Formats: sequence, C-alpha cells, structure tokens
Amino acid sequence: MILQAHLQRHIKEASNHLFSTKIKSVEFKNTPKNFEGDITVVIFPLSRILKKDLNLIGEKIGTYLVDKSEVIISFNIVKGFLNLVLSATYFLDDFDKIKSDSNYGFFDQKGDECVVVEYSSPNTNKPLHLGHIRNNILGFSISNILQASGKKVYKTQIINDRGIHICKSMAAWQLFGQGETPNTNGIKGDKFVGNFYIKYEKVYKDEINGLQLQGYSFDYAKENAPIFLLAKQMLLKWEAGDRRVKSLWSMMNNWVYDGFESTYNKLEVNFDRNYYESETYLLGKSFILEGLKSGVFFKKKDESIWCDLSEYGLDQKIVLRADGTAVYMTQDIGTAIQRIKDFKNVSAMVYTVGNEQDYHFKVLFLILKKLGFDWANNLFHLSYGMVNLPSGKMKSREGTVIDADDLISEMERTAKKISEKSGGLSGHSDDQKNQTYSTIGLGALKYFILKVDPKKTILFDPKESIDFQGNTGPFIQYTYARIQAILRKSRIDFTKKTTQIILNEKEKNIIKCIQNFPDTIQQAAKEYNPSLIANYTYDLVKEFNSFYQNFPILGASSVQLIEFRVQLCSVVGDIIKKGFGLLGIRVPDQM
RNA sequence: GGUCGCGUAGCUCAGCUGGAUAGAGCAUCUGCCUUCUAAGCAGACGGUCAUAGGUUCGAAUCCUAUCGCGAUCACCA
Repeated sequence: MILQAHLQRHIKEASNHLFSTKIKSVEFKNTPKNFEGDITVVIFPLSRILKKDLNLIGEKIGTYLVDKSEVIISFNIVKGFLNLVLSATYFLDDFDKIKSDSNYGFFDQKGDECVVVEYSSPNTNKPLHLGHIRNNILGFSISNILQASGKKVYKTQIINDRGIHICKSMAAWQLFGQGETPNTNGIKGDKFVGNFYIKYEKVYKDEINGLQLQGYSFDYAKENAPIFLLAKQMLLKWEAGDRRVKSLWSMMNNWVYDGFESTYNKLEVNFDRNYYESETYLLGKSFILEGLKSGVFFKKKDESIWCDLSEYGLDQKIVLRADGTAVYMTQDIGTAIQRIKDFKNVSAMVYTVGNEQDYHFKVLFLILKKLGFDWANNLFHLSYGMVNLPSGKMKSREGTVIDADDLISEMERTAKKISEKSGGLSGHSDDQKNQTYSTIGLGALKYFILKVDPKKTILFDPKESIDFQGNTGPFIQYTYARIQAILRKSRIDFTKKTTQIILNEKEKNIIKCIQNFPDTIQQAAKEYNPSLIANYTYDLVKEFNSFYQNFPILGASSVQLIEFRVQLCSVVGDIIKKGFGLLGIRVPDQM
C-alpha cells in the first residue's frame, strides 16, 4: 500500500513532467509469474489520456521511475504493461519493519463506535447440526475479523426460547415423558428435548390420520388433533403467564441450554451477551401497537396486525396474530430496538442467518425504517448458503441431519488415526495428544467450511470424510508445526536487521505475500468474508512450503542467511497463527 | 408465476472492484525421505468459464436474453 502510494506519486510527477498532463491515478497489478518484475502499471488508460503510443509512454515513465525512485531498479514493457523490478533493499527494509511489529496486520480501535454481531440463534427444540456449525464459525470468525480491522465488536445470539415450537416439545414431554430428565436418562439436554419434538411430530401425524379415518377432512384434522390443541393452549397459557406452563418451559429450556453450552465449548465459540426472545417480544409488541397508532401498520377484520410494504414492491406482512400472540417478526423488531439501547454508538449490526431468510430480513429492515429508526440503514444480513448433502437438504424426518457433536468427534478420531500413523506426537502425554487431535480435527472442519465463500452452498458428502491433505486446515497447521520445530532448534537474534543478502525468488514471493496480510484483513472485514483470510493463508503456506522444501534454513550457507531465513519462518508462523486465529482455528506446536 | 442467489477441469473450490497464457486441492499417473516433521515438495494429465448476443483497446468478471439448479413469496422460526 505504501509502495503503491509512492509509485502513484512518482508516476503523476512523471506524467506532469514528461507529457505536461495531470492524471488522477494509475492502476497497479501484481506481475504474473511468467514475466520479469514485481509490480505492474497498466498503461492502457494512460494512452487514452495522454494520446501517445503505449510503448513510448511505458518507456518514458519507466526510465523516469528508475531515475527518481530508489525502490525501482529496472523495468520492461510487454503489450501495454509496464513491469517494474523492485530492489532487494526495499523488500528487506519492509520485512524488517514487519518483523518488529508484533501487532502486524491488526488495526487499533478508533473511537467508541461498536458493531453488534448476531450469530447462532438456535431454536430450542432441536440439537445443533452441521448447518449451525457453519453459522457459528462464520459469526465467530467475522467478529474476530471486524475486531482486527479496528472495530469494537459485541457477539450476541438471540435464543428462540418462545413460541409454538417449544410448546410442541413440552406437550410431548407432558404426555409421554413420565418424569424423565436428561440426567435420569443420560442423554445430552438438547438431544433429550429434541427427541420429544420428534415424538410430537409422530403423534401429531398419527392423530391426523386417525381423525381422517373417522371421516374428518385433512384441514380439520390438522387444526384439531389433540396434541396440537394442547401445544396451542400451552402457548396461550405461556403468554398469559401461567405458572405451571412457565415452569415446565423454563425447565425444558434449561436442559437445552446445557446441551448447547457443551457444543459451543467444543466449537470454541462464545458470546458477549445472550438475548432471549421471551424477553424482547413484548418490546416488539409495544412498538407494533405504537406503529398501529401512527399508521405504520394496519389491522385486519380478524384483529391481526399487518404492515403494508407495497410501496417497496413487496406484499403485506403479518406482525401480530389475531389472538395477540407474537410472530417471528414481532420479536426481531423488539430485539433490534433493545440492542440499540443496550450498546451505545452502534455503527453496524450484523445478522448471521442463512439465505433462506433473505426475505425476512429485507422485510425486517424495511419495517424498522418505516418505524422511523435511522439506524435501520446500518443493518446487514450476513446471508450464507446452506450445507447440503448429495441427496439435497438435510432432513430430520429422514434422519439425514449431520449432528454437530457427532461430526466434531469424528473429526477428532480421524485426526488421531492420521497422527498415530505419522508418529509426530510420540513422547507427548495422552492429554497433550488429545488436545492436539482436537486442534487438528476442528481445524479440518472449520477450514473446510470457512474457505468457501459464505454465500455459496456447501456440499457435504458424509461418505467422503473431510480431507486432511491439500487445501485443508491440517495442511496449514502442519506447516506451522514445522516452522515451530525450526524455531525451537535455532538461537537467532530476532531484532537483528537483515542486510547484504541476495533474495531468491521464493523468499521474495513470501515477503510479497506477507505484505498483503493487512489489506486482506481489511477486505475480509469490508466484505464480511472469512474465506478471504482462509485463501490468503493457504497461498502464503503454499509459497512457504515450496521455499522450505527447496532451500536449507538452519543449514544455509552463511550466518546472515540463516538469520534471515529463520526470521522469515518466524514471521510466516506468526501470520499463520494470526490468520487462523481470525478463523477461530488453533495451531499446534507439534503434530 | 413474482423476487433473490448460483452455474469455472471428472469432483470440491479460487479467480468479484474488467487486464497478459483462467489457477489450486482431490482423483489418475511420474519422480523426491542417511540433510530443518513426506499431513510435504517437483512434475504430467485435465477447460467452448451454462448458452447466445451486447458494451470496449481488452470480458470468466459489466449489461440483456435464454437454459439449468436452489431459496423464498406462511398467522413456522
């Protein structure tokens, strides 16, 4: 970046001086591998402005630059591209600066503005699955990235603890639970409750069939199945504050939270603050009643309340049911308002939610705008693609859901198997080994997901386990571990400045790659896209491994060269660690 | 049907803000462990960037249309 500013200035000068024409800016691009040079100026746009021949412009500017800038030592022109060769001193000086900056790539916080990131936000009637894993690590990672880009970040989730779905599990438990609990049963709380949700669905279906056999219509049966009536009644009682229903609700939700907590711990994600739908839906309701008065909403004959969005080319949207109970939209309105109250100076609010809800968030943001909140313009839906199986969507009914806990365990087992074969951990205690298996297994899983552009659908084939070779988390972790082995064996003065070295092509490429780190973080933050960090880290590691495999480091030909190469290893290791840290992935010292 | 998203090597993905000969990994095939960890490196094979037009010095990238896939248009969340 600094380099570009430097070149930019000189080229403007050159244009002024050589052609008496002022130009606004020129375009740079990395020189492709097959051409000589380190950075390239695109001359096509200039030829239009300067009305001169491409080669002539290139020749003149190139000569001028070599003459005026110490950084540039030579140039060549190919088909309208001016390739500049930079001096080794430039690379070494810059490397020296980077090396001594322990915070390299990260930006300090400015001002007291903050960003609120919401992610996870599960329903309390089903255990977490692979789709939630994508959500969680995306949300956690983007929080880290935003923080590294200089923002204060608060991580939150909204727990959908209220509504008809949890009442269904409650109804099933009341009818068939016989007083069992996760403790008496030895089942993880979220799975325990999830089983009753499944039980509900099954009984409900049976009851509908039964009613139809008795001659009732399907529509009637759907609305009048006894277990459905029970669940519905529970929701009404809940909103009315019925003590017995509330205590059952609270007990069952707590079982689920215990289960979720355990999965979050395994995934190593966390939250600064939890929101509960049960605590924000009333606020939402109150704003809806206010909006009704001010004409933002309107009431239909059956007393249900709606928002008309035809001015935006959208349909009408229900915001409160006829019986006065809240819907999804009701609580999301309340939650947003509550958060703006809770966190001061919110400059942006990010919702990490799957793309199947694109429409919901479009509508939510519009409604908040209609309610007159100017901060509604700062809301962003981080919309990510589904995780699909070869057979299509995961369906709990067909038993094709990839359970989060199971998958994590399986990844750790695979890590163990591969590690035992390679024997890199011999001499470690069982505790240390298990810790490393977890680092590697989770690394493989998280990287597998995060390296893909968030908005794209991911295909997960359970039959082909997630790779540990090639463009994978363990590959990058392995490179880190090798670097650590070298650092353990060397005693190098890291403050020593490198001079008088001839950089080879690989070393130069690594330094160029290192220079891109800060920009990559900024771009990932701007685009809410962790895959940029993943791919960047991969490129760096790829470049480094090529160097590592082709040149001796501790056995280099001179003391100066050894010092430089070890320092290079150290910086690359730091960046791998930081980059993976942004993705929420740990790195092992040995593997 | 309306709206939104996607379509790049056999498979999984990069390449987005137009730039030189479209890149990786997996799979298949060759080499490389008496030298810092072979979860690695070096190489081979593999492409009409869905299709057709357009914009321009230049298009995988921008625009339009068509085809294919997905999501959504719920008093579920």
